[in-house]
Amino acid sequence: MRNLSTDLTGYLKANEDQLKNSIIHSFLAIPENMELLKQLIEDPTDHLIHQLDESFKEFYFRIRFTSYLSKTIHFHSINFDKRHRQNADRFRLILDKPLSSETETSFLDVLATTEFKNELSEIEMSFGIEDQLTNYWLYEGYRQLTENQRQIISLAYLHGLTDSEIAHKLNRSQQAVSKSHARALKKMRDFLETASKREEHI
DNA sequence: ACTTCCTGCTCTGATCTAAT
DNA sequence: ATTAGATCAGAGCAGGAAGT
Repeated sequence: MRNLSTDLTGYLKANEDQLKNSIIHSFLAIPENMELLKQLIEDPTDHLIHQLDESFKEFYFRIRFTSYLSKTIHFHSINFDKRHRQNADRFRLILDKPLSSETETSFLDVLATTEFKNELSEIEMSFGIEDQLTNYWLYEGYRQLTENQRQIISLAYLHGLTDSEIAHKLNRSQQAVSKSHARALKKMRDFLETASKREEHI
């Protein structure tokens, strides 16, 4: 009778380099797989070769799948954090400010309720962007815009639409909306600068 | 006729986002 | 971390309307 452990030791020694591979190393660290290898060395039948092959394929798939999931979770959390910081920086909110002059309900009050979206859109629709402009010069600046520019500013800042969405709504190209949007902002900015200089002289 | 303003278009590069 | 696709924004040009 042959000494199996001596044969296995010989096999492991002969294939020392391949066994340094971390995946093969972890594969053989599982007792069932090592047992399968022992049996194969003792009796190298097609059936055992196939069995070991399948076992390794399954093991390798699990390794890759786990690694993929791990990377996805890792990078997703990084991206989520990036987006969160970016949004927090862009949209600084005063949570306890009333949503409108007619109500004492604050953004914070309705934030967690399921009715929030409907309630907010109803409030948004109940007045135009002029009602939102509390700064006199900003209001006057807005009034300098053409009808088309006002419409774009209103859709962008009151209803939160992107340039593409506005373009689709107004049946124009995204670039045309972008340009009108930029011109409107420039006009308001110029108006405000002139107004602030005027105020300094008073 | 000329000028100014507004608007639209294409092209192109920059930036952002989502997927791997 | 990398990459492909989506989105944004600026430059340059052209046409129409209104005022001088």
